[in-house]
Amino acid sequence: MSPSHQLPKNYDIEEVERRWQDTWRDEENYFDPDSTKPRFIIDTPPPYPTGNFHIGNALNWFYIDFVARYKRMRGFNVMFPQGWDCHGLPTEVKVEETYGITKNDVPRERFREMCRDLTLGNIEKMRATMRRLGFSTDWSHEYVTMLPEYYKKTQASFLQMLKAGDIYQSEHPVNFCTRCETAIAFAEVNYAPRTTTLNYFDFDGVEIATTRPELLAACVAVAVHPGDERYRGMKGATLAVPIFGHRVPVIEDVAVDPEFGSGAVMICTFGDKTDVYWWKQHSLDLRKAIDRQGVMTAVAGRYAGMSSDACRKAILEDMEEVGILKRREELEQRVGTCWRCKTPIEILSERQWFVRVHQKEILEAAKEITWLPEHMFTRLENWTESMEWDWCISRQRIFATPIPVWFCDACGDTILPAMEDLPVDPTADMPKAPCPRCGGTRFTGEKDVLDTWMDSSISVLHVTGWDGSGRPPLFPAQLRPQGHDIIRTWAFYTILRSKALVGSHPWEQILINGMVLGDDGFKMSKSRNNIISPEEVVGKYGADALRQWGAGGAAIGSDIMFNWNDVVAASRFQTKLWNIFRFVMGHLERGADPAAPVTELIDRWLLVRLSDTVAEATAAMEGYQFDRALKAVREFAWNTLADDYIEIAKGRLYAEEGGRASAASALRTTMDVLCRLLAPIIPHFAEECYHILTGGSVHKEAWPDFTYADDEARRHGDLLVKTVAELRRYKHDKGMALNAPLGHVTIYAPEPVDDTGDAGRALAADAHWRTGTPRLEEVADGVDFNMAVIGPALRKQARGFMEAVRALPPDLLKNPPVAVTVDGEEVFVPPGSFTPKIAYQVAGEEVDVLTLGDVVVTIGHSS
RNA sequence: GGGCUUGUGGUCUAGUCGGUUAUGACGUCGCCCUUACACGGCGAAGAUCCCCGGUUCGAAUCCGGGCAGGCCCA
Repeated sequence: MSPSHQLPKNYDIEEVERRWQDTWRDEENYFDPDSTKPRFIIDTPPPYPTGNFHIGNALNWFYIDFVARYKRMRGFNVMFPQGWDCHGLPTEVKVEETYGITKNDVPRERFREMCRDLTLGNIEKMRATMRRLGFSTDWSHEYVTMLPEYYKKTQASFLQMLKAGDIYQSEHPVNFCTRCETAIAFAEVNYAPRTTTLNYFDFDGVEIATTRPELLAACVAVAVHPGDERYRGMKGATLAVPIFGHRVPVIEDVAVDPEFGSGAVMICTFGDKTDVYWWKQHSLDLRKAIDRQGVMTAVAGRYAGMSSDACRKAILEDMEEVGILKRREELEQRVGTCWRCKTPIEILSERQWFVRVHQKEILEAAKEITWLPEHMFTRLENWTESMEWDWCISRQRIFATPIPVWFCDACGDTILPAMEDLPVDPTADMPKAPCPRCGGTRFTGEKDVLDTWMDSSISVLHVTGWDGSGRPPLFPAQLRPQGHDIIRTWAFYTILRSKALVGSHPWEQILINGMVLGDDGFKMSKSRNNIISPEEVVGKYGADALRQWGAGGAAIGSDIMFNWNDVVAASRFQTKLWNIFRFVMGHLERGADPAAPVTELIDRWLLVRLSDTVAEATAAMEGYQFDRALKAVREFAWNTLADDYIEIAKGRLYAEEGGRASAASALRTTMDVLCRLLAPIIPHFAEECYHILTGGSVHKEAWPDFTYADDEARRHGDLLVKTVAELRRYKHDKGMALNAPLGHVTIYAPEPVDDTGDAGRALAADAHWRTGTPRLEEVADGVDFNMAVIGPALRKQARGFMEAVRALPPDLLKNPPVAVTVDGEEVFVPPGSFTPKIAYQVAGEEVDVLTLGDVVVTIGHSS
């Protein structure tokens, strides 16, 4: 224990946080597989290694770290792993930019290597930020989805689901970039505003408006709204497609907007997403007019071989020539583009791999999970119920987990690798045996790779110890913490995969965090220039202050605005705590017996309030309500301990006579408990204080189970605190300094109170407690009603009752009658329904009188 | 357009079950450098609880309808 005169006057955030981060050992946070403690496994989100751990991640990880630290203190064997979800297009694009190449300029494996190198560098940068934020990560359970140990499990999971019939191949429309020559996910489509031309032309007698005349060859139907009078009776008719001549049906569908263009729309395979919807709904033909390079196919007849742009021009000219083009209008529309190269995306029908979505099973599993907050389940429920198509898991990319299958060149059969041969790259490796069906020995490896969600949706299987088959030994995990933006992706896919691979739900609880908005209230974005990095905040105010913002900024689940004010207030709270701590340490060193009994009134009162705070903080932490926990502790430390208790007990602590030991003992207990309560949220600060106090580490201690019941101390202490506060206010109102002498003060309380002289010392007064009432004139001064009694008891008569009571003469107010008359009716007075307000007047003596409830204070001016 | 969600002093925010005078922080104003802290203390001002209607003795809270914001999706 270092003497307080050595405690620096200022709390040096940077120095203290760095020092503890250097002192703490990673091993202290490792999950212990041999432990007999109950386990608490967290399925940490594996972030995409952009190299930048942003403040939204920070919020998510703060929640995780609060839980991990709290659960360890509650005696759990906690696993807080860290994964990295590496695969995906952003890294491919970054590599191409960095080296000035395109993915096809180098061999596949060389390109993957470049992506892996970039990713490893990014992971290193993000690890540094995470350590600076003070996370108690279990680095022995780190995983990297691009490395063989992990993606062989992705491949194993693919094979298991393929064998179970949950994965199949099928031709299906997908978003396609004809420049990059790959399918892309909806998430990778950017929507950009664009001015285009809406062309009206005669379609076998029906006027059609289209922005994509080049798709005329791909026309498979004409659709109108069923309620559209202009086209009544046309359903079922067939029309001849201009220029091309093939006949297409007229169909009706409510999704057609009668207000747009002529109210009749031509359906092509595929101009946009609604075409896909109609095509599927009405089982229409498929006519592929554009190929993977964006070139017109044979279906386009004499336009075959043209680019789609050239084809559009040529068709419009031909329409003009035959006189069917009626007019052209400018149209503002949002067009889907490839986020990488800005090329407008096409919707092409391609052979793809799909995962079957069993809606009922997924919802059953999702219902087994406790959702926090509860309403977040509704999002998953709505999403699941609205799934129309199965999950397309194949991508035409390079940096991803290869789909582990070959096709026999002779018979076309699908060849699967053995589990023990995983991982495989079917573009480089070959099957070890001839084709089981035809004995063929020539094979073509699948070039498609897997959607990144196929990797990350087995994170929970990985951390619970899955080896590629069966039920993982530690499954299910206890907690999934994640943002509400990825409920429809990561949460959904994980539940789907757990159900398919293990047969049950992946986690016991799911804790959802909100999004972080900029300090202007908008989503953080480069264009708004409102991005705040964790490093920037930590550099100015430290990790603990930012952690407090994360804990207290909003209730879990709600979006939270980044707010410098909150961070500044948080760091001031630490300064305040530091000063409290210095004060306490100073007195503890003056020969106080830490085990001395706590005997004096306000000391016992402090422990009562500390006990309340422990109960409140514990309940809050159990429900992951970090804002409530922090608020309770903060109110206790600042208001109860500093402003109320220390101000009253101070005089006794400085005095040499008896009563010091009781206060010092209460303070020591309080600081010990306070450090533990603060440990999950501000681990550096709590550790610093606890170490000075005890020499040990607070993070190895148990969460406090401190309870202290003393009803008399609660009642009398409340009286004392209230009285001192009221007299300080009195001094303030008189323009006196708070430490100015006050003269004779007599406090008349309902019960005898022994404050061991604290009130007198705190007020610089000659203060005495008495029972009974002073000999003063009492004057009735209104009534206080208790609506919680009156309302339920009297219902409609409540208002009349209150009027009747107000009208009572003063002496009856003090000794209330059994009943009063309301609207000519006798109404019994419910016990406790009101208390008279009494004003005291002074007769003859120069005395000021204060009343606080049933306490009366007289202040004599002559001293 | 759909689903979910939010709307509380100048700003941000608490407010499980309806109950007297609506929580806290920042900011503002006044007084005070009182041997832990001026990054502090004591006090003050400041709210049609988004709007309209309903249920109720009583609504920030429950119900219906608007308006506005956020996230996700079409």
